[in-house]
Order: sequence, then structure tokens, then C-alpha cells
Amino acid sequence: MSEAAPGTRDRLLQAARDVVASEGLEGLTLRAIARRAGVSHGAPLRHFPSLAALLTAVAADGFRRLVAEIDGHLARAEAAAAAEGRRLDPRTRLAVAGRAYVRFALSDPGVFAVTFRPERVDVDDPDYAAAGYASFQQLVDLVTDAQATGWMAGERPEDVAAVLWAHVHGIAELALHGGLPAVVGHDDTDRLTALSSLMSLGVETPPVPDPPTIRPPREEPR
Amino acid sequence: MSEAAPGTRDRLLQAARDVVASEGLEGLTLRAIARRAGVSHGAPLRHFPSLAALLTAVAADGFRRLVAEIDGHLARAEAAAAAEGRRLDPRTRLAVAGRAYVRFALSDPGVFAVTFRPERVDVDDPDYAAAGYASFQQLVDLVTDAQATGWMAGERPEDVAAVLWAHVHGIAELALHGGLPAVVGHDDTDRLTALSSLMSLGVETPPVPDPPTIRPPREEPR
DNA sequence: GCGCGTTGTTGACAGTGTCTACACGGCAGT
DNA sequence: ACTGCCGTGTAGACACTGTCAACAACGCGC
Repeated sequence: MSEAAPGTRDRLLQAARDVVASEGLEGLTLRAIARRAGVSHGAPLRHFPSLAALLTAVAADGFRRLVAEIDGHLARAEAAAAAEGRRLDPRTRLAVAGRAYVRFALSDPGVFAVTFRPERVDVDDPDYAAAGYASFQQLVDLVTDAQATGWMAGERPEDVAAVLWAHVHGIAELALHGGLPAVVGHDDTDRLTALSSLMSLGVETPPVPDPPTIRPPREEPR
Repeated sequence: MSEAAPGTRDRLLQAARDVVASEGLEGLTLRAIARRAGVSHGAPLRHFPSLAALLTAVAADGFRRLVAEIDGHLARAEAAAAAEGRRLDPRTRLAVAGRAYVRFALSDPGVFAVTFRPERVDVDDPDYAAAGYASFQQLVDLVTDAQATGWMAGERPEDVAAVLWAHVHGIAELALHGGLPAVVGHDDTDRLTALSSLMSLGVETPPVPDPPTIRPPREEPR
């Protein structure tokens, strides 16, 4: 056990992610999570006061993963540009972050859905609120940088960030569950995000490196 | 009974809207709908094969109401412009439609939420799909008009429409349940939609008439 | 009058979230 | 070393859910 045995609480969180990935939101029940984690149906309540609290923890973690993912994408894009002796201009960084947001939603649709389901999550939980705020603040910072170049100067950065967030979030939802009846195919997502950033940022999407992202698809030996 | 007694099926649909409005999505159960409609818990299954089917009907109806609402806003805005001897240019019409979309979401948050919850709705239902397609087509038509003036010419109108839909839809979600932790107040919605249309359409929002919309707040004598 | 399909009620069933009672295991205090 | 206690886990109950089967009333063509 060189891996520092996970502890039941973390096993429950992982089980919740597994269940929502394989069964979808409607199969995401407390007892299913307990079964997947290999504990009795009452055990989760020793670690979380309710199912909503458990899902809230998953959601808060989702926010933190999202922030990390976007940071990673930005760092890689910046490194790729540096290799050519260039630097990314702030508006391009915004476009890269938006792309990373959509990629994140597509790579973990279950967690993404849970994170934004107020009927399943306790939105007043301080940890959830803080994680969500941090995620939003990441975007605000990018906007502030871009405004320093004159773009959208004079607008409140929070407003601009909110509009941009709405933009990418809508694209992500559209890309996920067809959104509207399959007018847009899943593979068209890239074209849409490109068009999206062109329209709202006035920026042609850069040739992003688009990382290896191999990361084992979370298989468990059982 | 000069109003042509509603019929159980329609009463169930209205009951579903009432329940989601007062109890929220998590209280939207088959038995609660039956209670509200004043029938036994098994009666709804005589009209809909499942709860999901009932909610799908509510959602499809939501799409149709949305289309009507947007048409109404457009007509009023057009009339107001005509009163001054002007005509609305197509891009302004797009902005008006976007505003109407957000207004609709805020005026009936429950129905709006149900409409876009694939875990509660049968997204493959032909009626639902058709209603959703019609709603999207309404937007595509507006985009096509705008493209005739040179704006975004060369892009597929469906792509532009999808991006715009994502845009407004995200704004609506943000305005509804705080979205992100209350960074943006509800009253700021108008400023956001204005900024939104400025960013993606390059249009200053027009002084929209913003109709009476009194419509009784759906009280029932019980 | 007679069947029969439509609409409604009632009672069952498995599954759910949550609560309570109980058991075990380590650990501090005496 | 014994005692108490707290954290963790189990098992059973409760009210609630969606769905189904059995049954009753009703209208309507024959």
C-alpha cells in the first residue's frame, strides 16, 4: 500500500464520479454510490450529512479541477508560443481558456453537470461557493489583463467575465447533450468555439497545442 | 363553465407548472402533480406513459411559448420603431430577441429549467425535438436576415445561431440561479444582456419598449 | 341490452433518502 | 487494566417515490 489507502470519504467521492459517469445523473443515488464504494447504504451519512452534501463536495472539487485544467492549458499554450519566441497576447489567452473550459466539460460530463445542478447541490455551502468564486476570479484576472491592452476598457471586468462565462458555458452545454436537437454535431464543437471567440473577442483562434492528456480513463480493478 | 372545462390532461400539465414553480425541480414528482391536479396518484399514467413523458410535454410546450414570446417582443419593438417612422435593423432585432429569451427564462424559471434538463425529459421525443428545432429555426431566420446586411457573411447561419443561442442561454442561467456565487446581482441582468449584445453583435442595445406583461401570477383558489 | 375501450381509483412492489439502534475498535484518563 | 467515549460501520425501519396490475364506472356503437 504505497499509495496511502484512500480512506472511505475519498472513496465515496470517487464512487460518485464513477456512478455519474456510467449511470448518468438520474442514477446518481446515495445507495448506488455506497454500493460502488463497497460499503453499506448508511455509511455515506457518517461522512456527509446528506446526499446533497456529498454531491456538493464533488461539485466543489469539480470547480478546483476546472481551474487547474485551465491553468494547465494556458501554461502549455504559453510554452508553445515561447518556443517560437512569441508571447500570447491576453485576448488569445482568453480564447485558450474558453477552449479549455469546453474541453473540461466534454471530458467529464457527469461532474460538469452535477456542478451546475442547483437542485442536487447545496449552493449555499461555503466551500462550494468559494471554489466557484475562485473559478470565476480566474476568468476575471484574464479579462483584466486583456483590458489593459485597451479591449473593452471602461467596462467592469466582472461584467465582461460574466458575459464570457455565459458564452462558453452555453457552448459547453450545447456541445454536451446536443442542447438543441442535434442541429450541431459534436465534432463541430471546435468550429463553434472558434467562431465564438471570433465573435465576442474579435480574435482568430490560435493553433493551440492541445496537450497529450492521456491520463488513464479511470479504470478500477475492483 | 364558459371556458370549456380544461380536461384532465391539460390540468396535469398546468399542475406540473404550478408544482415546479412553487416546489422547485426537486419537488416535481408525479404524485405531487397528481395531488395538485386533484386526481389520484395513478391517474397521470392514463395520459402519459411515464413522468418523463409528462415533463417532456411541459418542455415542448415551453419551447412553443418561448417562440411566441419572442415573436411578441419583436412585433412590439417593430411597432414602436414604426411609430417613429423607423425600421429595426436586423442586428437590433437579434438583440431584442436575446433580451426576450432572458426575460422568458426569468418569468418562468421552473419551466425553463425543465426544458433543458435531459435527465428529466425524453430528449428523443419527436414533439419535443420538433418544438426545439422550431425555436432554433426562429433564431436562424433572424441570423439570416442579419447576414444579408453583410454581418458575419460567409459563416453558416446555423453556426452563428448556435453561438448566439449559447450566449443568451448562458446569460439566462447566470441570471437565474446566481450561476456563479452571486457575483452578479439579478438586477444587473439588463446591463449584462446589453454588454452581451454589444460584444457579440457589435450593437448598442436599443431602448426596447418592454411590454406591460402584467398577466396574473397564476394564483389558484384551491 | 351488451360488449368494450377510455378514464379513473386502489393497492401493491421495488427503490430511494434519512433516521435510529446497535456493534466494534482504538485511545485517553484514572 | 479497566472504563468511558468517540468515530466509523452495519442493519432495520419509516415515509416517500415511479410504475404496474386489478378493479369500477362511464359512454358509445351494435
